[in-house]
Amino acid sequence: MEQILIKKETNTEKPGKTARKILVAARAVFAENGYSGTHMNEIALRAGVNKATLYYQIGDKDTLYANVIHQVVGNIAQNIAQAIAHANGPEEKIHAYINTIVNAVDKNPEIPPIMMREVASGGATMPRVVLEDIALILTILAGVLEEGRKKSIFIETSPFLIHMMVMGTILFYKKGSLIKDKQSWIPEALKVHDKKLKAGLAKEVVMLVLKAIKR
Amino acid sequence: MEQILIKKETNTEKPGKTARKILVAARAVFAENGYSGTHMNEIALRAGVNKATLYYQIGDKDTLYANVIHQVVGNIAQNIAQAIAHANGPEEKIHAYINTIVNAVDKNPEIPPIMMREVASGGATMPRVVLEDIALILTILAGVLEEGRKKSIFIETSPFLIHMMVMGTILFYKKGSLIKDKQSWIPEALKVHDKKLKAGLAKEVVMLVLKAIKR
DNA sequence: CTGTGGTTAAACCGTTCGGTTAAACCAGGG
DNA sequence: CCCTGGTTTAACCGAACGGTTTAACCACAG
Repeated sequence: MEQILIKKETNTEKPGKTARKILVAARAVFAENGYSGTHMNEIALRAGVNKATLYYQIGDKDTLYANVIHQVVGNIAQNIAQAIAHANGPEEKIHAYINTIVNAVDKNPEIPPIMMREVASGGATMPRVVLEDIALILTILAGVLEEGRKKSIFIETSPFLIHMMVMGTILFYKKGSLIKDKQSWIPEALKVHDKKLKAGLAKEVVMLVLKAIKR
Repeated sequence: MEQILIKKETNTEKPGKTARKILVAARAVFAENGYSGTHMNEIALRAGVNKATLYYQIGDKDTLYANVIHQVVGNIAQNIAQAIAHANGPEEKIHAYINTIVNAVDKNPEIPPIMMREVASGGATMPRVVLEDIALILTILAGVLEEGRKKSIFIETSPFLIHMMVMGTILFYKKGSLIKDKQSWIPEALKVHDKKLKAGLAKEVVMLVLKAIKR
């Protein structure tokens, strides 16, 4: 589980190129089956590429996984950071922060399973870069919460707990809904409430979180 | 991935007996490495039992896993149900509900990784019994929220979202803390806030959730 | 003493999986 | 026209893995 990048980084940039195709396929397969549940053969198959090519382009399984997870979770971290930076005022910043996460998760649904499994495994394979990104998010969020507290808008809270709360809520809701919707036997009463919410998960979470941390 | 139970259920009850030892070891290994990351050899090794005995006692990998997850998450479900039943008044019930989860997770830390991976995989290997347990929790929680709403204590919310919020927060916080504490390079400022919280995660979550859903 | 049920050791089987290799192929550029 | 770099095909390797089997062992009960 080293933190190696792709041999030819240039190839990753050009869409349609083989390395890119492999990365995309790998992301999907890893998201579905986890690290040890994923077989290189299937990745090659889904990428429409020969297994030999796969190894020629990227390397072994660990390298491939490291690249995937870095691309997946590094992206969202940067988005959050810049979204918070652009908003002003504590409440608005919280809004931007949550919104960005929900958007990112909406746009590529491979994020939730990968991140959940990564957290579940204690971050064993988490590249250092990603951890630094997350740390950045936390410091920014801490700043926002502190700013709100000074202005007597927010109560005193733990930034880490809040971040876990937001991430946990969104990821669990996203993935949990899929499970729930597959069950045909559950009482209809439980499903009713969630239909109108689906349009605005972000809005709902923002509301709940703000109510929770506001003075 | 069938939902078979142990051949000799009686053995599970008597502590020190082989089947029990296997279940305990299996729970730990599955929690560490996930389903496909777990090897039967290691379980046998950790249980201090021959592999042949393992198969003699329980059966194949799927059966073993089904038993483990059922025992893990079925237990917590029952605890929650009975804890809520014993409390009275919406706020107190929410308190009991969250408290029970935190206690269960504290008592056996194998729960978070297993449940997170289970959710991440879309509940592919989730036994029906477990799903029913969760559904029970949801209906009870829905009742509590509705009772609070009628009494104009709570706002109108989605029980499912709230449940995901509580579970997500607790599990992510528990597992996330482990990752965070392993990083020696992160700014000390981030760690400060969480020390005093550690004593009372349950209390903190209860407070936040209640503030979030109260009118 | 004899049966019986749980346990062990160790070999074994068939399969899968990660990874390699070698030879041929095919494009585009000099 | 040939060189080169990416690609394919297909065979192959060695290890690991899930699972089975067989024979022996041991303790305890009838």
